Amino acid sequence: MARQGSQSASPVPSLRIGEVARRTGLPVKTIRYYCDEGLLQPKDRSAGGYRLFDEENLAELAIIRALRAMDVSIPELARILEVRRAGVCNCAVLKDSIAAKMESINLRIGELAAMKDELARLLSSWQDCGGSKLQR
Amino acid sequence: MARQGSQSASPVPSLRIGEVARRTGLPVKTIRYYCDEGLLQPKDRSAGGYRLFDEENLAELAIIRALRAMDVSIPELARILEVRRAGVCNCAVLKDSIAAKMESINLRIGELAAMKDELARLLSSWQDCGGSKLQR
DNA sequence: AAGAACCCTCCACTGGGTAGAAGCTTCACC
DNA sequence: GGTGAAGCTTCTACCCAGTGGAGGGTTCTT
Repeated sequence: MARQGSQSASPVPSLRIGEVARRTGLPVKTIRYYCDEGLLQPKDRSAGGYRLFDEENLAELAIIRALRAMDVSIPELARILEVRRAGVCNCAVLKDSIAAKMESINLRIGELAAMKDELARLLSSWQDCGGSKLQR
Repeated sequence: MARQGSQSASPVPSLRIGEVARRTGLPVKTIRYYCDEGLLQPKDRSAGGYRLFDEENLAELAIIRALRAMDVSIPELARILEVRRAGVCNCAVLKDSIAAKMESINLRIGELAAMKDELARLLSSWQDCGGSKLQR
């Protein structure tokens, strides 16, 4: 078993990707993908090239995870995280994108409900098809 | 302009892909894609290799269009159309897949509603952020 | 020093199309 | 019968948000 970090002074000096995966519940591949896409910037690399993450990265991943679950796109997330990284209050940005997201969720729910109605109509109109031969 | 079909005896002897696109409202590329995926089998080819469609193809496209709008997947559609092509009553198959679709729509609506609630909670909890400086 | 666990990059694949290139076919009109 | 243009063909590559695997290097424990 490869354990790491013999120091116990600072709480989270540097986490490797596997540990981050364990803590966030995201697959290692996905975290690496987020790095590639510029969403996440590991604070450092080990001498051997391993990505090293810190608590700030964990916080960012929490945001990413939450907003992805709400179908916020990767480019949108990149925008949000960039603003956040700049140290500016990102309430406005977040609020805008969340409001837009709620709007699109409402639309989508409406569409799905309409579909459901249509499917129900279909089903009830076929009530009487016994199942013997063609009606193509 | 390239017009076609000087015969006017049979109502729909053979339509080329562009005309089918016009009648169904689907992009030419999409119809070709459906052919490639085996959903649609043009009744013939011209001497020059053009796909030639008939009314049965139009009916199939109508089904494809309607079910795709309800997020029925391409492989599922292939299954449905195959059964239909076999001349057997496909009520059972359709009913099953429609019932399953309704179930998944219900699930999805539930998920979306939960998301919306969560977003609303987020928004209301940020009510008081004026927008000046960081709170990262 | 060995071995296990971990990590790296690179490439290919998913689904449901969409975009473009290079070249062939069909048609109306002259 | 020639010409122009629209229409069609196949092929390749791209989109999103990852996921899987190959092949090889690093870190840690024993």
